[in-house]
Order: sequence, then C-alpha cells, then structure tokens
Amino acid sequence: MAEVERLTSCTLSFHQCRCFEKLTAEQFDFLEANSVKIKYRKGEMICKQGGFVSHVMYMEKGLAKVFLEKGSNSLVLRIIPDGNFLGLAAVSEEHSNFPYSAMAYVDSEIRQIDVKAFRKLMEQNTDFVKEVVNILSANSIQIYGRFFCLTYKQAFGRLADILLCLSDRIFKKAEFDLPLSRKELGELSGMSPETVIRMLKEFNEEGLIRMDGKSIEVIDHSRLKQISETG
Amino acid sequence: MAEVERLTSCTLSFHQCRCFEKLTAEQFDFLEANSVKIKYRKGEMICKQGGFVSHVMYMEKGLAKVFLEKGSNSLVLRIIPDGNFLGLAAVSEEHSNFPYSAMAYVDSEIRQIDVKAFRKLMEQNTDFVKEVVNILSANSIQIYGRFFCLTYKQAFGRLADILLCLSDRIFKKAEFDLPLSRKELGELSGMSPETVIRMLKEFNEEGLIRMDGKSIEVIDHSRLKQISETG
DNA sequence: TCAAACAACTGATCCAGATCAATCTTTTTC
DNA sequence: GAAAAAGATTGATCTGGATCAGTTGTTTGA
Repeated sequence: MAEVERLTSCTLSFHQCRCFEKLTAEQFDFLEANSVKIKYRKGEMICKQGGFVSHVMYMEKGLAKVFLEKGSNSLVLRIIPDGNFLGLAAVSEEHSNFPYSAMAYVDSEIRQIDVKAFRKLMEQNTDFVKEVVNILSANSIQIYGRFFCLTYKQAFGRLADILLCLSDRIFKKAEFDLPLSRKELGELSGMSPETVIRMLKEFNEEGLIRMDGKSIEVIDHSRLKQISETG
Repeated sequence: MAEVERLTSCTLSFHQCRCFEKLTAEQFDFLEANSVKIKYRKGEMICKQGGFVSHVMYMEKGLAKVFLEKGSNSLVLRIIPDGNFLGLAAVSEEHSNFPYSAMAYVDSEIRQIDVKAFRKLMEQNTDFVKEVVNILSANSIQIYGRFFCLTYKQAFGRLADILLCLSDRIFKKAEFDLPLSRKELGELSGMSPETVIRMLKEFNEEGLIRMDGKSIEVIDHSRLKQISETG
C-alpha cells in the first residue's frame, strides 16, 4: 500500500527535475543558445513581484527563496536549491508579470532561459511539456502541504518541520551552517524572530539539536519528526 | 500600466477555462466517449485525499470545495464553480493518489474524464496542453494569494475577502443565499464558526452587509474592499 | 410526532505567540 | 580599528481569536 504523503511545511517539492533529459541534443543546443548564466550575490534580488517576466530561470548552483511581499509582510513560498526551476509561472502565456519575488540566500548561479524559446520547446517536445506539467503539479502539492502546516500547526511543529527539511533535503547532513538569519528562519516557519530564538533555545536545551551561532546539528531526528507530526 | 494582481484569500482563480475550445471536433468526441457525467448530492464526497486517481473531473454545474484534511482540521484550498476543473493534479503521471479531498456544497453535475484519454489529448494537441499549463499556473497563483491572506490578514479582512469573492465571483450578485454553514464559512476564511458569527454580526450592525439567516446582501462594497485590503 | 442530532448564537475565559523595550554581540563601513 | 549599523538574545506585556460552556432555534428520521 502506497504511503500517503505526509503534510509538512517543507519548502521544497519532492520532484526531481528531469526536464532537460527529455530534450534531443539539437533541442538542448537551442536552449543553451537562448539562455545565459547569471551570478547573483547573497542577498541580491533575482526577480521582483509585479515586474515583467522575460525569462524562465533555473538554479544551477546556490540557494534562493521565492516569496510574496506586501507592505512589511513577507511569505516564503518555496526555497530553491540546485537543479530546480524558479519562475516557472512564466511559461503560462497569460502571466506577463511575476507573481512573486525571489532573493538569493547565498551566492548563486542562475540560468536565464528566454521564455519564447522555452515555450517553443514545449510545443515541439511532448515529453518535455509533460515534465513541465509534472513540475507544476508537484510544486502545487508542496505548497498545499506548506499552507496546511502554517495554518494549523503550532510554532514548534513548524520549526521542527523546517529544521528537518533543511537537514534532510537541502543540506543532506545532520550538521550544517545556516545561511539564514533568525528573521529569515522566522519567515520560513511563519513566526517572529523572537519566537524562533526561544524555540531553538528550547530544542537545544532538550537535546533535540545542538546549536552554536549559525551552526546547527540535528541530534534527535525521530523526536523532531514526532514534534513535527503532532505539533 | 498593468495593474498588479491584488492579493486576496479568494478561493477561485481568475482563469477562464478554455481547454475544450482547443480541441478538434474529433478530439472532442473522443473526450466525450471517454467521459461520464455523475451527479452528486449536496454534502457528498467527490474524491478522497489519498485515494487512487482515475479521472480528471470537470464541474459542469454546481459548487464544490477542494480541501485538505488531517485529523479534525480541514483547510479549503479552492472552491469550484461551474466550468472549472477539479482534480487536475491527476494529469501528472507521478501522482497516483489524490492530494486533496473534494465535497459538493450543493447538488452538482461533474464530468469524469478518463485520465489516460486526457493525457492522450495532451500529447496530441499542443494548444490543449498549453491551456492545461495555463490553468495549473493560474491555480498556483490563486493559492499563493490565499496562502498569504490566511497567514497575514486579520479575521475581519479574511471574512471581507470571502464575502466579496462569493458576491462578485461566485454568485455574481449583491444578494445571495449562502449554501454554506457558519462552520464551512469559517473553514473558508480560516477561523472558528464563533468568530464568523461575531464578525458577520458586526458587519451587519455597521451596515456593511444585510444578513438574515442564510441570506446575505453586500451593501457597502467599497468599505468591504477597504477592510479586505487593510485587514 | 416526538426526540435527537445539528446549526446558530452568546458570553466568559484562556493562551500561543506577537509586540515592545532593552542589552549584548557581531559585522560592516569608513 | 573605532564607530555605527545590523543581528541575536532576553524578559515583560498584550491581544486576537480559539476554546469552552451554555441556550435557543431547526432539521431529520424513526
């Protein structure tokens, strides 16, 4: 029996992007010819909510957040590690403006692909467009889970979610140096920076994590998972 | 200058489905031959979160909610009026289980389309698959707005959103009979039924709406809109 | 036709987590 | 390398909205 996916506020879809594998050598060259690699520094804006869409972007190396902003409020929708698309909303012909902003968490290399060229490939290659549909679906499902968790889980459950997500899926090791401020960690888990600090301190004191400034180590993975589920 | 889309917790995307217009007569017949119309009674489940996906569903007539459930918590993702798809997540080959449940708010007629037939049309018809991509994108963007609002807006702002959404976009008139219980209205706007009642009462007393049991009339549209924006 | 379940409503209480106000620490800048 | 700005931390306070505990209609169904 297939296990039903667990609802987490994890900020990353489970989908492994296999788009480019579907292209012929010729199509891949066409895509290369119509794209350019851009380097962003930590903290730089990659796109602005409301701005004109001109490219589909692909994270080659780095880490970024995709978020909504309004006034002083900011909601992180997704975080984008290596090998993921950013701004795939652009493929829809009906949206000429970015529905979200994106910012680099760390120095990042992003491939900008001309949206017209990208759409052309979608017309030419059935497997490619199917893969795009798969990615869009997977992104939606991930957002649903995140939406549910930020709405119903308590603060400690949401923080446990994010810590596990960072450890298991972004950095893929128990110990990592957090490239985010407490404020940004708060935006990710939907709480104030002060609450983040207090909860991290508590997790630390109870031996669930070991924390030293920016360095975090997940110690009791299974209890964190339990907190994430019951929180 | 194009106006940037307003963030609301409205439960309905702005996209008008034009999928079927893209099909040839032959393809349309194929789709008809591979689909069946099902009637659901008010309150009946249309699909269950975790259940196997076998069909793409299209709301021909009626109103339904698409929601996540876990324990006693329920989060309404979207409401589906006439002429919208339900369960389009099924088109992705990677998801064999429904990521959400759906329930009919009122007696509804739903076309179930065999997912294999649907996918076949996506392979055959470029315009059709583009339109599917457009719908998926529009759905995502709508969910983003809703996510933001349920996270950051206060209760009265969220309720104002929903009332305007119901009046402007679902029923398309100022006065309508609400086919939802206070509890369901609470699920839609992310609050407890008691809070819904208190806020409706307040809106009523301040002359923003006129309320009599199930019947609701929007009186002061512009102030409601203002509340929705500042709330 | 009656009771039993459900929906609407009201008032009182409570609490998670935000906000505010300091202090301390680290990083940046000139 | 000193001053200034930004981030981390701590403690005290405050509050929006949930929860609880009723009462009063209103369907439902045996």
